[in-house]
Amino acid sequence: MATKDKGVRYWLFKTEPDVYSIDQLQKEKTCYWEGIRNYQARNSLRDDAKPGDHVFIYHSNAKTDDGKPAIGIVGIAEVCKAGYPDHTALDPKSKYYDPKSKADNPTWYMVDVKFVRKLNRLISLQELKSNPALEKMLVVQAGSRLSIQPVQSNEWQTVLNMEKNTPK
DNA sequence: GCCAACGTTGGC
DNA sequence: GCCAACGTTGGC
Repeated sequence: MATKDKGVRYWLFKTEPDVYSIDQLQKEKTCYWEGIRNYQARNSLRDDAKPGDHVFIYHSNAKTDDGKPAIGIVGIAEVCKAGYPDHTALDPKSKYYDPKSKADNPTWYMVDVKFVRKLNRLISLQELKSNPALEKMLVVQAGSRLSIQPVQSNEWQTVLNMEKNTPK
């Protein structure tokens, strides 16, 4: 199924800005999206994410410098390399090391992404939740812990339209 | 810091 | 294969 699908896909990648932020991605321009250790997310990276796919970068567990919540979508990236084995799983010195993953049969996969742009403003989780058009979006679901989420094209467009508005 | 929701592990 | 215990995620 995955290989027959044409056209660009949309994703939402979560990151904790204390670990890796949109600003770091902007500085580095491209990066490995490493350390995904969840099977469902792994399947998306290994099987479905393709170069050219659009990605919302989402900051979880995020606060501003003065301690206010800053959880939400902060920018846009693009997949620039399709799924390949996550070598950090094979490195005993890495905090993402997984002794069960083997070089000849890797458990975990990553993709490369490149920076596209920061959004003009944070689209907060609260704001996403308050938009009825996004009620099916995975990130607003209670208890949604998936760190690599597919996004529907209409959801993608809705968020971009929200960027133009002043937040309530 | 709390804790609910979720995923994984391991005994049986 | 069930399910209790445990660890993690992530909003609040």
